[in-house]
Amino acid sequence: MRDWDDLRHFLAVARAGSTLGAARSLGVNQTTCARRIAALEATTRTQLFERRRAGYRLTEAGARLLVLAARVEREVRALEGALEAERRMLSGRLRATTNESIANDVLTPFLARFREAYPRIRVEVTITDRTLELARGEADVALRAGRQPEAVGVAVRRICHLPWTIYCARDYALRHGAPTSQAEIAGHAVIGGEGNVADIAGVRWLEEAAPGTEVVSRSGSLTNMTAAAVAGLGLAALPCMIGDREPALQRCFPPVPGIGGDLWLVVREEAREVPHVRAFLDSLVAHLGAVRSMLEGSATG
Amino acid sequence: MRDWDDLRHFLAVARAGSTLGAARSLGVNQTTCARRIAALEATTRTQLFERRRAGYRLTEAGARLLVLAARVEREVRALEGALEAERRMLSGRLRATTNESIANDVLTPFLARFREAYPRIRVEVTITDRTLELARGEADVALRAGRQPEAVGVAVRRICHLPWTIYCARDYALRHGAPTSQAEIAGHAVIGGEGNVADIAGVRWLEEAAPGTEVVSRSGSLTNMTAAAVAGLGLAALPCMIGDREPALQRCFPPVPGIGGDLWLVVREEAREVPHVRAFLDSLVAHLGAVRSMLEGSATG
DNA sequence: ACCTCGTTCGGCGGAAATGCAGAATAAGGG
DNA sequence: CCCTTATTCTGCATTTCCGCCGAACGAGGT
Repeated sequence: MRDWDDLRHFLAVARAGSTLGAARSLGVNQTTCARRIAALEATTRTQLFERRRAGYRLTEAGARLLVLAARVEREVRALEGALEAERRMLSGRLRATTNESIANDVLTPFLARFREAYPRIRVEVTITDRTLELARGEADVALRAGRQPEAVGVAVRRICHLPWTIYCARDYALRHGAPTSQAEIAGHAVIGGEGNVADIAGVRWLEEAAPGTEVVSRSGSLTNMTAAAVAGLGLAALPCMIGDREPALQRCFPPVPGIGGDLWLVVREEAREVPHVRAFLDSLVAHLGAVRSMLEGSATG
Repeated sequence: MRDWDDLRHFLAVARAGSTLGAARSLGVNQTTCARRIAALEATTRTQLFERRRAGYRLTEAGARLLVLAARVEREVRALEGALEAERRMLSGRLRATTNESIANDVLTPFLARFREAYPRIRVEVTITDRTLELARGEADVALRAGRQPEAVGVAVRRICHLPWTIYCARDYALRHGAPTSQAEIAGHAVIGGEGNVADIAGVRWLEEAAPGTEVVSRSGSLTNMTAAAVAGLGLAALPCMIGDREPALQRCFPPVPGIGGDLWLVVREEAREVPHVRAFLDSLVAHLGAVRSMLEGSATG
C-alpha cells in the first residue's frame, strides 16, 4: 500500500456511494476522492468501483475489501482513542481570569466539564473586575469582554460578538412605560456608570442618547447596575448576555448596533504552546463555539 | 487522524530509531519523515519522540502508541494480502511467443511459478524462430533477442543486454588450441549461419573476423549451431546465455563488445491494459529482474 | 416533455508536500 | 586526539497534490 490514507478515502466513497458524498463527509473536494480511488485502483491493479452517472458502486472485489478496510479503521479509531486518553492524562496547572458575569455564564460551567475530561490539569480561576496583566505572569488565560485587548506578550482571539441594548424592569415598564426607540428615551431615568464602567460604549451611549435624561444612580460594576435596574431605578445599558438572564428585566428594544462589544480569548505568549494549556484552550474554544448562539443573544436581529 | 499515512511513517521511524533510517526503508527523503512526525505530533498534541543527535527515541506515550500502530499495520497487511489474492484469482487467456533458447532458459521456468500464483490465467506459448506479428494478433506478448524490434501497434521494453562471444568445444581446444583474441582466429574452422541467422551481428562478425577462415558448417538456428560447436566442428559465435550452459563448450575470450544483442519484451498495444495481461507482465518483469545477472553472463567483463 | 438535481470528468492555477544540498553536532574508532 | 560516520535541522527549488470551475450526462419529478 503506497499510501494508507487512500483507505480512508476508499471507506468514505464506499459508504457514501459517491465521490461527492464522500468528499462532503471528509471535508475535501470531490475531485480528490475520485483521484485517490483511481490511484488506489491503479496501484492495486484491481477495480474496486463501477463508475456510474448515479455514483460509485462497489464491485465484488471492492465489497470484499470494504470489510478489511473497516478493520483498519477500527484499529485507527482505537489508536485515536488511546491518544485522546494520553492527552487527558496531561497534568499541570494554569491560571485563568475573567470578570464575574463571564465567569458565571461561561467559564464556570465549562470548568465542570473540563475537569472530568482532564482530571490532572488544575485550573485556578481569578474572578475580578481588574484586568490582570497576562504579560507579567498574573495569569495564563483570560476571557475579556469589550474592545480588542492590547496584545503585547499575549495572543488574542476574537470569539464572538456581545450585543448590548437598553433594559428596564418589567415593573418599571408598567409604571412609566418603556421606550421603544432612542427617540423615546428623553425624560426617562437612567442608570449610569462610574470609573471604568462609565467608559463602556453602551453606558455612555445611554447617558448621551437624549437631552433631559436624569442619571439617578451610578455604579462601578455591571452587576451593580443590573441590580439597580432590577430594583426599578430606571433604564440601564447592559450586555444581552446579562440582561436576558434577569427575569425581572426586559429589553426596551433590539440590540443597538455600535454599542456592542466582543468576547476575547487572551493567552500569555509563553504559555501558549505548553501541552496542558493547549488542551485547555482547545476545549474552551470548542465549548465557546457550542454556546456562541447563547452568548450572542437569541434575538440578535 | 488527519492522514492515516502518518502512521506508516511513525512506524518506520519508531523501528529505525531515526528519521534517516526510516526514510531509507520507506524510499523517501529524511526530511519527509521528520516533517510527517512533526505533523502527527502537532495534530495529536502529543510528543511521541525525543529528538536527539543520535536519532529519534520514542517517548512513553510514543511507545504506547507503537503497539497500536502495529495493529493498524497488521490490518493493512491483511488487506494487502486479500488484494493480492484477489488479483491472483484473475482469469483469462493470453498467448506468449519466443524462440527456443529464451523459452528454455527464461520463459518456461517462469511459467511454472506463474501458474502457481495465477492458476486461472491460461498462458499459451508458441516457441518458434519465426517472428510472430503481435500487431496482427498472432500473440499478446513476446520475448525477443537482438536489435530493437519495430514498434507499430506494440509496446517495447528493453530488459537487459545479451552478450555474445566465440565458443569452441573443450575437445576442440585440446586438439587445435583455442584463439584468445580476434587476431588468432585466422586459420580456425568456423560455424556460420544461414538465412536470418546469417544476419545476426555475432555470426557475421566471426565469419569476417579474419581472412582465411573456413566455414565448415552453416545452420539456420542457434540450437543447431550450438550442436555443431559441441560436436567440435569449429568456432561458433553464440550468446553467452546459450554457450555458458553447454558444459562441453568454452569461451575463447570475454564477450565481444558490439556483437551483443538485447533482450526485449514486446506487448500488443490492445492487450497491454487488460488486467490478466498486466498481471502476467508484472510477474514476468519481476522474474526477469531476478535472473538478469544470469542472462547477462556472470563474467561479462 | 422539459426542467432540476446530483453526479462524474477534464483542465487549470495555486498551494502544499517533497526532495535536495549544506551546515551543525554528537558518537565512535583508529 | 582527531577523523570519520551518522544524525538532525534549515532554506530553497521543484514536483505533486488539491481545490475550483465548467461541461456533460442521467435520473426523477412535475
